[in-house]
Amino acid sequence: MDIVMIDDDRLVALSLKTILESTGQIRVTASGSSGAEAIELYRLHKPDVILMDIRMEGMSGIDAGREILREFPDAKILYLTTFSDDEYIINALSMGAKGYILKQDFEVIAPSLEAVMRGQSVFGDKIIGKIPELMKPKERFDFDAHGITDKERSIIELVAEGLSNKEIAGKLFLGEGTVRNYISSLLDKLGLRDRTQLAVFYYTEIKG
Amino acid sequence: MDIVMIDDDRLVALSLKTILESTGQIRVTASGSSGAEAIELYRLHKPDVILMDIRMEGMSGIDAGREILREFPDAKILYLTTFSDDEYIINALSMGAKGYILKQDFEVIAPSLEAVMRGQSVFGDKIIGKIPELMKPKERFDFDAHGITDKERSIIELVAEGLSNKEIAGKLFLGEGTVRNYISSLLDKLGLRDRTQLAVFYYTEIKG
DNA sequence: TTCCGCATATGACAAATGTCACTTTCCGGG
DNA sequence: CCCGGAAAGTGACATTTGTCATATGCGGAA
Repeated sequence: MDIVMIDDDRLVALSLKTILESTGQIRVTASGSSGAEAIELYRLHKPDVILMDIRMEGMSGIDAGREILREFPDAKILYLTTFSDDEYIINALSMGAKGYILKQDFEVIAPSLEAVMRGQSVFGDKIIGKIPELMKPKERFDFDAHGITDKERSIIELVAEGLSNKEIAGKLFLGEGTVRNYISSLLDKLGLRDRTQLAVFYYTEIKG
Repeated sequence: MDIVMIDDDRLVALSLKTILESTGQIRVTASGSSGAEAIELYRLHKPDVILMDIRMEGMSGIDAGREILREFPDAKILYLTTFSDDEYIINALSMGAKGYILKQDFEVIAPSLEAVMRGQSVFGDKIIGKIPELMKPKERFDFDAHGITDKERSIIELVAEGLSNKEIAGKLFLGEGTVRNYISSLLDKLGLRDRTQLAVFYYTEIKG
C-alpha cells in the first residue's frame, strides 16, 4: 500500500515513516510538510491513502484535502492530529475525510490505514465521542431579541424558499400589500435591504 | 431514574417498560404514543431521560424532540428506532439528541439510559458507522453540466451574498445591464425565477 | 480573410419589490 | 362603554429587477 505523508514537523514525519514501513505492508511513497505539497504530491503519486496533519503553516490540511477531493473525488484522506480540536473535526468530517485519528494513538495508525484503504472510515474513540456534541445545532437565532413576531417568522421562511409576495400572500391568506409591509418591517428590523438579503440572512444566520 | 417512553406501538411500549423496570433502576413514569404526547408528558414529568420512537403517526419523533429541546434545552432525548434510517440519523444528531439506538439491541437499552443520564451520548455501532458517510458533502454541484460559465459562477456567489446588480457590476467591472443579462441567463439555465431563488439555490444545492 | 461565437453592452419595457402614509377592524383593559 | 394598540389592508410612488432585441468588438475555425 502506497501512502503519501504530510506533516508540518519533519521529525514526526520521519518517525512515522519508520514505524509504518516497519510493518512491511506500507510504503511511504513521498512525504511533505505543507498543504501545497500535499496537493502536489497527491497529483504526482496518486497514493492509496494520504496521511495528513491538520494544523500546518500556510494552507491548512482541511483546505488541502478539499482541493484534493475536488480533483480526485475518490481520494482517501486520513487526518492525523495532535489533539481533538473541535472545529477541525467537524470540518474534516463534513469534508469527506476517511478518518481522523490522534497521533498519540500511533499503534492504531497502521491498522487504520489498512481499514481506510479497504474503504472504511476510521475515527478515534475520543473523536467519535465528540461528534454528537459537535453536531448540535448552533444556538437558535433569537427572534424575540429582534422583536420579530410569529407571522414575520413564517414570512422569513417563505421568502427563504424563494416565494414571491403574491405566493406568500396566498399561503398565509393575506393581501399582497400586507406581505410587502411585513417584509419591509423585517428588513428594517434586521438592517437588510431586500428579500434576497433576507434569504441569505436566513441561511447564514438562522438555519446555517 | 425516571423516564418517559413514547412508542407508536403500544405493545412495544409495554414490553419495553417491563424489561426496563425489571432492572430495578428505572421507573417508567409515563408512556405515550405520539409526538404531541411526548411534549406534553415531558412538560408534566420532566423525566431524566425521554425514550422515544422516531417514526410515529402525526408529528415525528424528531419534531417532538426539537420542540422539547426548545423548551428544555437540557432535555436528554434517546431515540429508539427499528432500523437505521439515514435521514433520521442525521436529523437526530444535528438536533442534539443524546443517542440513537436500535430496538433490536434491547439488551443495551438499559445501560444506554444510564449512560445518557450521566451525560454521555450513545449511538449504536451500526449507527456510528454511518456518520462519516452521512456527513459527506452532497456531491458538488456540477456547473459544467448546466453549462454555467466561470463568470456566471462568480455572479451566483455575489448574488448569494445579497448584492444588488449595481454592486455586482462594480465588483466585476461590468455594466449593470450586463449583470442583469448574466443573471437572466443563469435563471434560465437553472429553471429559476428571480435572484432570491438563485440565492436559495446556492445555499441549498451548491453550498448546502 | 470571412464567419461564427462569445463576452460585453445598451435601451426600452413590464413586472415585482420596497416605502410610506393612511385606513379599517378587532380585541382587551380601563 | 370607550380607548388604544395590534393586525391587516389600501393606494401611490420610486426603484430594482428580469426580459428582450440588438449592437459592438475580439479570437479562433474554416
